[in-house]
Amino acid sequence: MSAKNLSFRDLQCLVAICDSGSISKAADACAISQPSLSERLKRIESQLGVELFERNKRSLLPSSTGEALAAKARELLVGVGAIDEVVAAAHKPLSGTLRVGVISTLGPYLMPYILPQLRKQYPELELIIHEDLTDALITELTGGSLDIVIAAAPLEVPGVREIGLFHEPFFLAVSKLHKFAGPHSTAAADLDGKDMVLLEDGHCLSDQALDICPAKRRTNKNRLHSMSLETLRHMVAAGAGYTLLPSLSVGNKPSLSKLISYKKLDGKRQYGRQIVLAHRSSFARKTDVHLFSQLIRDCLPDSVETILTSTRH
Amino acid sequence: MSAKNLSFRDLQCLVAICDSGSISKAADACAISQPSLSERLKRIESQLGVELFERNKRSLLPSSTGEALAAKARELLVGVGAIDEVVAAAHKPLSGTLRVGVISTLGPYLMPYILPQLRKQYPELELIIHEDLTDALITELTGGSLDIVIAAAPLEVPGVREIGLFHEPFFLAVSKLHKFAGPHSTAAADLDGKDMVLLEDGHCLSDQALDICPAKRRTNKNRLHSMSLETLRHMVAAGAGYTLLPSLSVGNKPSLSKLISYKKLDGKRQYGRQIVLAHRSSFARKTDVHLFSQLIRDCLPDSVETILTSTRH
DNA sequence: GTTTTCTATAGGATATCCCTATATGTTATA
DNA sequence: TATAACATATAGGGATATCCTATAGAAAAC
Repeated sequence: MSAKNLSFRDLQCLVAICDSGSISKAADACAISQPSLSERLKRIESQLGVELFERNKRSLLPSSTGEALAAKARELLVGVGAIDEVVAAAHKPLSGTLRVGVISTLGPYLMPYILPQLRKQYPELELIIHEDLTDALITELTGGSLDIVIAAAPLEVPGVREIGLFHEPFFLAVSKLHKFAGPHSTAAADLDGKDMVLLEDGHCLSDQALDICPAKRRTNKNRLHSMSLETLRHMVAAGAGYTLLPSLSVGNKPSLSKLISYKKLDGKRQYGRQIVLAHRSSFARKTDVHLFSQLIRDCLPDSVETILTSTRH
Repeated sequence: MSAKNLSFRDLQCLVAICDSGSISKAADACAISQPSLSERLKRIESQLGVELFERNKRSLLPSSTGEALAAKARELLVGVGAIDEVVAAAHKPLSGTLRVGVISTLGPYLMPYILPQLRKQYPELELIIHEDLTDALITELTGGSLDIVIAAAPLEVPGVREIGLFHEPFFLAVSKLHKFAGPHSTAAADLDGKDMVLLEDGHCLSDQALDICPAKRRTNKNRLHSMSLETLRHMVAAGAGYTLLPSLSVGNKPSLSKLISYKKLDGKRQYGRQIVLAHRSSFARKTDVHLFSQLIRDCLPDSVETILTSTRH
């Protein structure tokens, strides 16, 4: 029979017997009764088919096999300690690895607010950040290669829970030479969509921008499309048109501020997007999820409005 | 609760589940039924207090803790293989370590005959050879720091079994200038003990030599004593007297053969000593003991008479 | 809609674990 | 030599673990 049927306790007992040279003392050390240990040793020996100790009437003498086995056992028990460490780490908040996906129109602007505090407060957390489009992120989330996704609501994916983080207003970004750049206010209804530059398909931001001027939804063919928000910003600065930019991306971009004017859209509605944190409903680390959510809210600038406890799905 | 209560089987199952991503398939791989594995996993998780897998209705997804734990488990299972190797080695004849004690008047002359064959036939045997006086060897044998002792009979120690190996004749070693060196035969009765040189106290050879001339047993004070057989031989060569040397030590010593004459003692008795192999009666490796005994007998030169199966005690 | 596939649960037989009490043999001490 | 002290082994019994078959329930495949 193989050693596969041994338990760590067996090894522990074996080492204890070897160390103390006595079943009684080892039984004390292992916190079981002497008869129990005596029988356990007998069982181990019969399982392995090897005599581990010579019974010389009163004294126990480890055989050469017993000695060799105890040495291996000592090594293995160190490894068991490592398992305990893994388990212990699992009980510590925000430790180990957390794989987070963020949409690319948010990640580069959000993360700088979060990371310093995260590293300071939870140095044992290894954060893996992945930027992609919403759909890809959701696929990875449900597939298990991401633990958390930060994206714009609504996602409404079965088996995925969303926790509201904050509302990020949109700003109209327009070249200072454009007619919208003037001191007079601009309403959503004024956006005719003709001069509007957008991100390429797949970015939720484009859909959201088009939602704001719904009448023009189907006239957005042949428009200019950009791959990144920064390219978009440069296109606006170059006079290619106007666009809607999320608040966090407007933050501190002094380099282009002479060329671009940012203004809020007029109207009763607060134009913008709702950012949520999503995770599999079955994801075990609820505490980590909530600690992470709260840390994000705490680190945000005043330009966005944090959402306290809202949870969907 | 700690990982100490896990068994290797638990780890094996954990790894199997992680590898296959399915309880059913892992159950097949582990050769148990699916419900058994399902419950085992549940038990492990509750023991560790950690969710190792996310149960997403139909699919199993290892949590980050589960993944980390499986990685550790894989390492540990390699170590378990090492235990199996130790056990397997214990089943192989004459492998592992064998600690052999030999009396110093025999070891240097016997071992050269044995070691080549031993190394050839059992290359996996690590032989530890220890030379000392009989009493010290017996103490180490019963104390457990030696497995086997080769010495002159009788030992008759409780709990120690003796196996006859061979009879080693004594030769009278005498300077060619001495009166005994002549062509006429010398009888035991002729040994007056006055010119006899012996090893220091503790060597059984001295007692045996004195036994041969019993009348002189108590007149051996003030005699010359030597610490090693080779010193003894040189003393004889230098004309300090005569002595009795065991056959194996006479073997091939051409350097002194011009100065020393070796001759058998006359008489009906075969003067000499009985060499036995001794081990604790409780010593588990009976097979090894007999293989070792037989190998010694097989390697001996014709100058000694091997004993086939004699066993004492 | 039915079948297949996968996990979880229920019930039950057997084995394991660990206890107390006790037997047996050894060593130390009077 | 008797007695006490100590160590291991055995017996008996209760709690628990292990593993099975049968079956339920839910999702996926056809």
